[in-house]
Amino acid sequence: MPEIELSLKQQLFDNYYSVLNDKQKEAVLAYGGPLLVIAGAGSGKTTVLVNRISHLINYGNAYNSNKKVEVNAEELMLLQQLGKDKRLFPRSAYPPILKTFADDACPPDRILAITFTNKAAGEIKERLEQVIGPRAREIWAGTFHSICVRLLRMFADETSYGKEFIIYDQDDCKKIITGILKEMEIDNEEITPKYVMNTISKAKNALLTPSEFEEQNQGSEKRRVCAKVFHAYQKQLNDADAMDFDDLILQTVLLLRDNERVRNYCQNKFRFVLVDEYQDTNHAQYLLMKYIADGYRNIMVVGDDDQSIYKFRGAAVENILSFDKQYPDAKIVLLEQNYRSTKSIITAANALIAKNMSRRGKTLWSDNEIGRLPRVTQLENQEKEALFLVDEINRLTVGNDYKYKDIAILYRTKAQANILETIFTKSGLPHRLLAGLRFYDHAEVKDMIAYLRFLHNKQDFVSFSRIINVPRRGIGQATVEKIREISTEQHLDFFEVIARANEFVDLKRSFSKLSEFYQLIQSLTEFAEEHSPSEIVHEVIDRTGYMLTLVGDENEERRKNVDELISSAVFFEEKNEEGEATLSGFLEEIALVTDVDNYDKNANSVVMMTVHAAKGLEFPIVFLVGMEENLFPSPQSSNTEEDLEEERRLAYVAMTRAKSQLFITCCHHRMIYGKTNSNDISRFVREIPEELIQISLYQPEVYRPRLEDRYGYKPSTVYKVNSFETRPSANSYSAAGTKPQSPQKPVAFAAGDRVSHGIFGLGTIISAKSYAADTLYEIEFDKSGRKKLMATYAKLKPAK
DNA sequence: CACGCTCTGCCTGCG
DNA sequence: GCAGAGCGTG
Repeated sequence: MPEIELSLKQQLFDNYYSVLNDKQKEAVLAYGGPLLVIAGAGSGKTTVLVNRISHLINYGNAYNSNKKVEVNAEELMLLQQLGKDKRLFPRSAYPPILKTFADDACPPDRILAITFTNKAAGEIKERLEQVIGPRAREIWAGTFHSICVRLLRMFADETSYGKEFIIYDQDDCKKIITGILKEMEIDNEEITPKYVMNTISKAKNALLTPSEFEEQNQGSEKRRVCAKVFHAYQKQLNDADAMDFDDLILQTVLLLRDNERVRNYCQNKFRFVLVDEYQDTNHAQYLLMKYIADGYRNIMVVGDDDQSIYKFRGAAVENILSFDKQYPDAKIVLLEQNYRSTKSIITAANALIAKNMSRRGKTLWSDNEIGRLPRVTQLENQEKEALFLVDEINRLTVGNDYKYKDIAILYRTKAQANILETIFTKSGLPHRLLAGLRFYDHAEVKDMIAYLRFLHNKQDFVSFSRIINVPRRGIGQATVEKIREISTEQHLDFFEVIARANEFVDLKRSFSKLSEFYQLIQSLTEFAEEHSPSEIVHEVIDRTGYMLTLVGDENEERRKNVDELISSAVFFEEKNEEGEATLSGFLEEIALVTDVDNYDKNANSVVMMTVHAAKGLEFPIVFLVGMEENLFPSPQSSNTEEDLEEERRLAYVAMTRAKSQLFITCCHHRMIYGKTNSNDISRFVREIPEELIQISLYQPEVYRPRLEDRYGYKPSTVYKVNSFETRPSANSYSAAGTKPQSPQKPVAFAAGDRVSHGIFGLGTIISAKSYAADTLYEIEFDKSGRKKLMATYAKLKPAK
């Protein structure tokens, strides 16, 4: 039996991956060892991740391995033909062939893929499912936090936490800190809850326990106070069996560091580790990956130092900048071809980011059309800016060239959205606001969740204090404080204190109200034990009369949100098996869901969001608004050159979201905090060479009849827009890539027809099915047996 | 204990 | 300019 030569095998893989560029292919096929992929904006990063994971699962080390594969002479001939002409078979026909070469294929559940958002993880799983089928669901794909929760619950016995620990969000944590500060009677103006929270977060990021933090921070009074608060804070979390978001990472790292059994388990389990958006990881996350990946050292990190925009939140760009120092044997792949934007957009964005000093250095290029130059328009003030947007958007959509959903408006601060929204609503421009509040951050939703959490865990003081007087039951802050005091002094759970309220003199006055509350919670708890999350929400609403707090027109939105919560509970129950849809499962899911996760690409309206929220997204048209000094760069982030570089990266991220057209606006005058400032155009715009952008300044108007016809109004102010030609900039571009010639339209055949194939010879059509704009034939060949071929590539001829 | 008035402070924010 | 915190009064 003949053996397949390595070169033929590799040729077949190369054919299969010819949809990728060379660099992408390199990243997909690199097998063992550390791998650093610097992936520029729009360079097909997700494609690489998906292909790499599916490659590991399907073929393992097939590309490089010397494993012998024997075939018969006929098969060998066919494969040699296929090696020479990849179009002999459609791409979808390759996997069964390539699978015969598989060597050391990796089971899906031994791959760990970490992403920045749940949405990104979902996307990877979804695309993977299309390639490898339902097994895709077995891979460990998720955010840092969701993976940590999974590990912490799995190894709960090895930690001081229960299997069902709860997760406090920032709002919960802030309440705890505020409470502690009050209790400790700390009235130092500099020690705000925000400051303490930041300090604790940084300490956890550096893996410091409260005691360790205390030892290291004896220097200043301020820090000593923080240490005291940190102690009390951590105690309160422990008492409630709760973790904050930083704890999820920290506790997992500590578990891996200190527990050999768990560490060995993880290091042996995960043969391949992949981390997306590596430029945004912090120190604790870096350690987490290191502990897990140190077994096989098969760690791949993907990121772009030019898109690092979360330093203010503790992200360490150093992680990506020094990856090859951590792993001197790391393979480095640079993805510089941008498939998203026009040449004009990429050239302008490159010119801007080139001003940054601390970067690895790479130059994005695009083979797309040149497109229009990014256009900068300066308006008089915010109102005029908003009206300009309305006009331009109507102009873009009037001939149906673009739909509303193709258009995004990006800004530096959330506050800029208010005036835009007001004017868009008045002008009837369909729009939606992304971010701002997460759905689960709305007060009414949090109230319901607090009930659910408290039913689930009677130690949860934060949730308890939220619901004790919602709806109003005449139990105020003073009573809550007393309950707390008694519970601390008597070493009783606070719910126990409520149950025995009549025993405590201080609670005599509110005894009847407390008793009523106690009965309510008891019966709801019993109900919760036997019902699904959505039924529990219903019951809570019914029994508490919560909806009475939401009467009137002004509360319509809030009532809708409560309904929405019920829908999401129902959705959760549908998604999970009977018996799996538990209250604690639901609570966990909603703790880790964000707004961007819910962004619906298909709703036909203009989408508005901050530049930060836009990371990872793309839109045909982008309006980057408010590009002014004192706003972008933000004065709070312009103190050091380092801060300024982060702002520049932020502007770069904004620009590279645009696929075909980028509009930039700025205002002469802007009201900030009730004061009108006159601002210069942002330095970031000035840093782009003039010939790479088109500046159309604030000018009196040109009348546009089409708009008036359509909308029946003449815009109050319209600005002159130069008719603009695309002109090649000083840079010369390579000719656009040649498209593969479209194959000739094949002749159609029906079952029973006799046909002739270039390689397989004569055969009879068994069936013909239309398949993705093509026809899939099943053919019984006289010599080579039954085969499935796509019409476009089979080049069948009628047999004579 | 609840409500309403005044005062303050303000950027970006994954999970 | 506005939302949330904090205080004073009914």
